[in-house]
Amino acid sequence: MTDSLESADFIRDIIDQDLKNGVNSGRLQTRFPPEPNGYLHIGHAKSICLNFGVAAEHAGGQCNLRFDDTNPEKEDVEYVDAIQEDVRWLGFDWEERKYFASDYFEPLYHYAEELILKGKAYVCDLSPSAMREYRGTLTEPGRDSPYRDRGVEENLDLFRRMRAGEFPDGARVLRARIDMASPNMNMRDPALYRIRRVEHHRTGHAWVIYPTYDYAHGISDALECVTHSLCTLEFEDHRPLYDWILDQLDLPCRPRQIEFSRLSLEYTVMSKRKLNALVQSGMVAGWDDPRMPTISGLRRRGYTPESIREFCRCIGISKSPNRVELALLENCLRSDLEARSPRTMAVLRPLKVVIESWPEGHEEFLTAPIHPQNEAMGKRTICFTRELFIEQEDFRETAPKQYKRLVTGGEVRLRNAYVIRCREVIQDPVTGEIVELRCEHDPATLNANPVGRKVAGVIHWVSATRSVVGEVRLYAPLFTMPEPDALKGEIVDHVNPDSMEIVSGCRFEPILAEESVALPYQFERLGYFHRDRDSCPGAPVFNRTVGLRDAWSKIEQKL
RNA sequence: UGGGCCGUCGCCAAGCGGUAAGGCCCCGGAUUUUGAUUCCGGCAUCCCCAGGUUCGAAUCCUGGCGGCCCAGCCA
Repeated sequence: MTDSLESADFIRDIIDQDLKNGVNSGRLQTRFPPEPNGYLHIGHAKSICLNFGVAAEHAGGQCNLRFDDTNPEKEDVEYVDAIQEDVRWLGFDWEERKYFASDYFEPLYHYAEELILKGKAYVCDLSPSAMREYRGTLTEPGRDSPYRDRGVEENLDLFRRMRAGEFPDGARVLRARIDMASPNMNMRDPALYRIRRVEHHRTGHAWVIYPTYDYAHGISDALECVTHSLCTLEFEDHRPLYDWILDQLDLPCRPRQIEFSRLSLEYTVMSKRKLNALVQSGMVAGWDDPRMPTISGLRRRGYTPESIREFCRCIGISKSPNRVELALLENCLRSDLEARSPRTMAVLRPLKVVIESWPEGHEEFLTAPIHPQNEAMGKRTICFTRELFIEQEDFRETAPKQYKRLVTGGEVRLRNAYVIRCREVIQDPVTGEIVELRCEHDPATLNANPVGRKVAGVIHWVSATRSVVGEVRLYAPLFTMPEPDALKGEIVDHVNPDSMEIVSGCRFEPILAEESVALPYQFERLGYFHRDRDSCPGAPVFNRTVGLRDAWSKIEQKL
């Protein structure tokens, strides 16, 4: 499928080059480093596919899973469990290499003392607001902290007492001693350690000081012998700091940070802060709400790991700002689902049809392919009876000539069954609503075309007596504007109120009521559907993962 | 107005001095008991703009323009 001969992206080019040049003895080690402060989303999938993917493409290449858990205030075990489930579900395996930045708290601490000993770090007593003032602005240099020239002994003593819990939260920080006049804000003596009396989900109360991302990340990479540390563009400015820290210390390996642009997708948001706000507000049913761009949401919606991986392959890796169209994601989804989904018929909004030419009580069992393009998937049996249901929108009393479905007096093919003709329309005498169609069937049209005339339309149906009732949930994007990130105010206020439509009283082929149903199904002419966990015995609930391409809606719009 | 990065078709994205890949979308048409699938065909004389170098530039140089990121003891 993928042509391995052509260059894939600039990161793979760099890696190939490094490997060829024997950098790090020709080893390839990557890592996927989520912070356990939320659920993974499809943007993370891009990073996961890159990190695990590139490792898998090279003999001996490995990718670690490392939780970047340096900020206990926001982190939780719920997230570490969910993240592991999602990575595994996507099809990747970290084997025994599951690590936590918190595993390195002790060595991290000792490297910090080393920095102090070398005069490269100092304890600063400035308050957060004072530190901000001293930092300067984008256009003006900062000023040295009055604590910048503390002696090594004093720094060491103070830092040890920070660890020992002698000072209140926020009273002091350990800072790198770099350059307060640097045009790069990250180099203006960034904080390395802060005092925070918060229970950590893994180390409990063992620590009252916690390292910052900038300090911990590079060292964690080096300790794991990571060769290529791939991250998103916003860390580009941090790379000089990443390199600075590694340069000061004697570490087992020298990782290289390379940045790529993060994924943006139309009609959704990707920041964990905003996703969290949606969850907390109750606007969505949770992190795994089928409308969410989270891995768990996509999974519940019915996306397959294969389709997400294919999507990540399609979007590529670059440094350009991007906002990918939903159509691309849906294309990857449909092409996977098309190939693997068994076919079935379901009627979402039933309209009763009585076949007057069919004997009362008579049942005929017809066979239909499970997949018209793949005979190997076998056949299924469907039951034809006198009373049927068709889709309300598949009948019109009058219609433009392009309309190929059932009209008054007209004929249509019932999929996998007979051609029928509509003889009479029964309406509710009060409301005028169409409640029933009286039709007749042509017995000669089973598995055969009618003679002397053409029947263009084919519609789906279900037996009124041999079908089960259930619910279907239809989804639309969470936001109606392609770039919700650009919106002002609370993201929660912009949620599309019509992003979920619940349709009850739907009719399914009986197989769909079975609890063993785990596959994605194609409901013919309607789309791909996935059984939701809200299903009850005998009362199935299906999520529409994605609809089929719909040429008719385009034709209709032009009429 | 400091620093970093980016700018190739509506959306992604190859291209690395030799005369614009591919995918998605879109538009035609064929096949079709899913208006689905599949299949054919079309879709950038032009690469943010302007100069320059060169036999030759999207690719090199110069100067503009536009966009994104950075002033957390978040990651």
